[in-house]
Amino acid sequence: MSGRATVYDVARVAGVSIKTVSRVVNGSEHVSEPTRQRVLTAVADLAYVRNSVAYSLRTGSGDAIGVVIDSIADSFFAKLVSVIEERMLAEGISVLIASTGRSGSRERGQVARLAGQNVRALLIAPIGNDHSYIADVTQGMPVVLVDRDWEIAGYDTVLVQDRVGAKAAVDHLIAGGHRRIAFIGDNGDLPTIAERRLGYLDALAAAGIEVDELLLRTACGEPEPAAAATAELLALPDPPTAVFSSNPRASLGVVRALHQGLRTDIAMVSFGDFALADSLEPAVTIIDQDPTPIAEAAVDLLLARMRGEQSEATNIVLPVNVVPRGSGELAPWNRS
Amino acid sequence: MSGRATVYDVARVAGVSIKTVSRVVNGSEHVSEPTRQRVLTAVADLAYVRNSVAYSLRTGSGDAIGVVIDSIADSFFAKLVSVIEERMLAEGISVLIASTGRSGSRERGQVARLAGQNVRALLIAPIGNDHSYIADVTQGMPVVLVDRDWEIAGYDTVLVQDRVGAKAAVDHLIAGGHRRIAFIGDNGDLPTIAERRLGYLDALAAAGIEVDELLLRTACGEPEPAAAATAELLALPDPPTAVFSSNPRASLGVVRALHQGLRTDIAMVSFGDFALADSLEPAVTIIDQDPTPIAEAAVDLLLARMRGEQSEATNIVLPVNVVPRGSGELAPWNRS
DNA sequence: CTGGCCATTGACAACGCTGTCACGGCCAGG
DNA sequence: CCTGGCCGTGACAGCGTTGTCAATGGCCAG
Repeated sequence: MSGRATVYDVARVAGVSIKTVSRVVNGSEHVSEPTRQRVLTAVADLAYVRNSVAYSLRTGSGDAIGVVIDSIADSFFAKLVSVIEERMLAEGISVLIASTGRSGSRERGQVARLAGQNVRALLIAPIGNDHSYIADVTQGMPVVLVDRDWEIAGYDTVLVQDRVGAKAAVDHLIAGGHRRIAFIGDNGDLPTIAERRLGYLDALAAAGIEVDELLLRTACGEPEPAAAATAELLALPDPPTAVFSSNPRASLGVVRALHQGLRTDIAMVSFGDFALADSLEPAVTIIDQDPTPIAEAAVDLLLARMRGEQSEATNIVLPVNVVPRGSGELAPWNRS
Repeated sequence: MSGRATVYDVARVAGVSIKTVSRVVNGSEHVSEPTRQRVLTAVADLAYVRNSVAYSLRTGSGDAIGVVIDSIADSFFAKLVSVIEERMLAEGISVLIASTGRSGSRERGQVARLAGQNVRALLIAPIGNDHSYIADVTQGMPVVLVDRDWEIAGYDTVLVQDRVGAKAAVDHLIAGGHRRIAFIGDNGDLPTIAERRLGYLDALAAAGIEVDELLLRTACGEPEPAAAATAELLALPDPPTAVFSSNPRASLGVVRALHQGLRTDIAMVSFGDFALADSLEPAVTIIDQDPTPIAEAAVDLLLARMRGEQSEATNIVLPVNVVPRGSGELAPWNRS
């Protein structure tokens, strides 16, 4: 036989109508036991698997959800997607990933594409600033926004205390005696990073420390530029005694640069954990932004909406904590 | 208007038949310029996006491919998927991920599910030993096997020199004077790891070193068990002077255990790179198993098959190299 | 014995799209 | 003038599934 078996094949083998096959496959009550058995046998013999494309077309709601993120190569999002996929598998739902590469226009295209795939729901870590298009294209399908947001009304969201957490990180460094604290992060287009930068500024302001623009490095959200920026900071006439890295990927670069420059005496706090952060010398103090609870909360919201719950938009804000491990507790080296 | 626009909506607005809309949308030649313009205007006005579920049902070939891997949380696979998704996006194809969690039965279920999604092709990093089911369920759809295989005939494959690479790693340690070299890895069910273990044994045999079962640690493919196994190795009366870790995730655990046990004097080589491996003290010597060329090669094969090429099954084996960084070049500490 | 009810089952349409085929109009060649 | 072919276009079927509705038959109360 060529091609996969259809309900017609099963029906023919079992000697029933296609509708009865459909009923058995979908677990309907109104099927007699002998009939059910015949159908099940036929299903097993033919290795019948429901064509979920036809199912999706017919029912209008697919058995996949879409997840829109920066890049799956980012370990934060990788872990996020992993948890989501695990939970969705239990519901028999597949996960379609679409990466934006941090381009707002590409985000829009990806969301439209996913909508065209009849996904049942969308989980988006938004990039751009204008998200009005989402409503146009998703047409009432459940949407949960993750890790970014704060300015988009009417959607369920899950985010972390970016500003508060960043302030806590910098407060921690200030409490350790630091006054020249560098900021490493992406440019302000990314809401999350913008918030963390505000937290950084909050902390400096609260301590009466003047902002030194030289210590504020943007456009370095990836390891390489972050490493380069860190190297430049080290070469300053009056270098920082501490670095606050606003995302884990940047932290990879910062750590590399500090180690390669043999300047592990410089204090550092990273917003977001990363592999081996606790095995370095010194171990890296982090702001704990664990993707797992974020993903869990997002999936809970998504499943609730997919079950048809019609409550108000829910906004979940997860707390974050400073996890001291060593690098954030280094004292400032001798002042010049 | 409720729901997304369909060809009927566009046809009505443009004053043409649905077929003509279809022709315009699909870039058929035989449409007059004025008609095309009217249709395009209507498409833009209604924000029409082709329902790819209906398209997929009708044409029988979807616009998504499926990728079956252990876990997207594994950075090797995350990077792999990232490259694949990037390439596929250029072709207008979505990526459906399905993780097996290293369970053979789950692998089978996932492959069947993806087949039911009408995916156009499948890229699988196989787990189990019996893959005869693949042919049943994929029914002639292009399939490329990645990173595992060697025993499955008739499929395109991309793999790395597992055995040769592992032997090179252990040779490297032996050349450095080591004779008590531990092996850390998953159990032998995983073809890749089994091959690497053979490479380890090859190297020992070639050097005339007797295998010490105490130094052969299996069932530790994840960081935690690998760390536990390493700790146990360190506690042996006659501990190893070097460790060969057969996969990057295990290496994370090994590194953690070595650092926490303050035994960074123990030499180590990791099969597969990981983040910060070059920033540790000492930096970790690796066997370079870069996911990018693997993904590129796999995508090339997949696209060729999707274009209908009918050549013989192609088996690509990518070479691997030892990248010395320090940890693999440590001399054995004083013999007891 | 009969009417009515319920459980079981099936015929048919429809989801949105594209492939097939047919139709009308135009032009070139006879 | 007629004919044949090509171009632009549309009517219709059908991909595999489920929802709607009706038909069948068995069983029980009257």
